Amino acid sequence: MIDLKLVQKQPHILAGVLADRHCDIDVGEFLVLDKRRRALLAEVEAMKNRRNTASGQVAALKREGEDTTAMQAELGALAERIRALDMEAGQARADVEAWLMRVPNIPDGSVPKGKDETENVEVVRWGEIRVFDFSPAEHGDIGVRLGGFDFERASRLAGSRFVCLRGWAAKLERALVNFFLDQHAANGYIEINPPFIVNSAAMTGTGQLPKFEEDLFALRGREQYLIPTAEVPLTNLYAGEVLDGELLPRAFCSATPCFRAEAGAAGKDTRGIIRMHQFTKVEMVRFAHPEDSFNQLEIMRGHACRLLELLELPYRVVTLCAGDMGFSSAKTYDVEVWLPAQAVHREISSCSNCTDFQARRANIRFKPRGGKAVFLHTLNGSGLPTGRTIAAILENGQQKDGSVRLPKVLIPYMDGVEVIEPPKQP
RNA sequence: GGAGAGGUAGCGAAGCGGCCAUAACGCGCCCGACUCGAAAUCGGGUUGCCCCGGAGACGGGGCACGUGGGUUCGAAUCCCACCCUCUCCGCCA
Repeated sequence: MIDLKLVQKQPHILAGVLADRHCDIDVGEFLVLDKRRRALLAEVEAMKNRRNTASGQVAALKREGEDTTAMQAELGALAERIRALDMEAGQARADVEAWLMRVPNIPDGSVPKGKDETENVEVVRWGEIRVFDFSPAEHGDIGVRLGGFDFERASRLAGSRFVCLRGWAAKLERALVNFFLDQHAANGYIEINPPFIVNSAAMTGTGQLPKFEEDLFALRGREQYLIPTAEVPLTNLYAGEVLDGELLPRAFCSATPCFRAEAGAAGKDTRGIIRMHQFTKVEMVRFAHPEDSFNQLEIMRGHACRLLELLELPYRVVTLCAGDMGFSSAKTYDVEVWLPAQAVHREISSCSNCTDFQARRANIRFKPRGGKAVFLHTLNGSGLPTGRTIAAILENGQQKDGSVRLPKVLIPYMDGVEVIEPPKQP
């Protein structure tokens, strides 16, 4: 949620921002709603003031044994009017709130303008792109051929966009999770194993609700949802709390399954394991001092990139333009790994500084030394999803004989296995 | 799932229709005194949000006792629903 005062005092700035984001929210509508809210509030508060003082008088008179029935009758009528007006004022307040909850975060000044992914700006390119002396296969085909991906049985169990990882692939996923978590622990992240189901308050805190409910898997008959990313439980860990300012920045990581309805993704990325309803991801979340958060974003992006370097996977980093950024983010770097079969860079990590946007929604504050509690800044980044990492490993490590050479750094995690060989028997 | 107890300031906790919400009392924290310094002791201070006014230190008002309703002139206090925590029972990896 953006700052109410900013909208009130500088509506033109917000209007410009919303235009940059290609978002069709009308700021004028807010000004009308807010004006009405304030007028009703002033009116009902004046009435409540009268009621409060008069009720005190009733008490005083009763103590002296005086008759107060006439006064009570009069106040009863006032109470009726307060009830009605209070309802109206409450609705006006809810209208303003609802409007605010659908406004995205304000892009940082360093974010390039632009409408979609074609206008993102490349900032880093790393690694040598391998030249193949054969035509590189797609990861989905490699995974199936090597007996690691079973799409058919998964879809029989659950539907489309699910996969069963089998044998070496299941183990590779575990290896990656452990490798990632070990790296994060070395970088000072505290590992959390959170609930994979959260309530609507948590989803609202990070910005999935109220606007993006159709992207979530909801539990029938309950105000609960499957998490689309560990960002949700991690960022909401300290919801409603005031943290000690001396302890910032704080860093947390978590390996969880992620569940996404992928509504509106029909026909997109249908091959392989790039876009699944369920996938495993290690997530990084940082809580930072407002003046330090953009520096923290660089640090976190560095952590994501380092993982790819250790895995010997070529990548590039782009700064997302305003029109391509997520709802809660003020600045996002996408890290894109090289997939040789299609000769494209595909998003593998998204690192965002959400500034105080989520902190305000989830009410996460910190107390500076000797100061008042203020909203802190939240950041999140993938570090990394296992599925897309496996895809990159398979495509980049494939050999002419159909086998796949694993990155050296994973060999200890794979009990010494260096190469995935085609199965002798299916 | 059943029974009971409970949710009040940073923490513990009192209050159980108006005289108790800038919320008793205790702890913590901040300032000061004493001290070479510290501990101990003593004195003072210490909730948040919203609206109106003010350039501002501030002033006026409202709201908040888990959440949402209800009863009442008036609700932390009475009633209803829901959420959460603890204890016991049941079930269970």
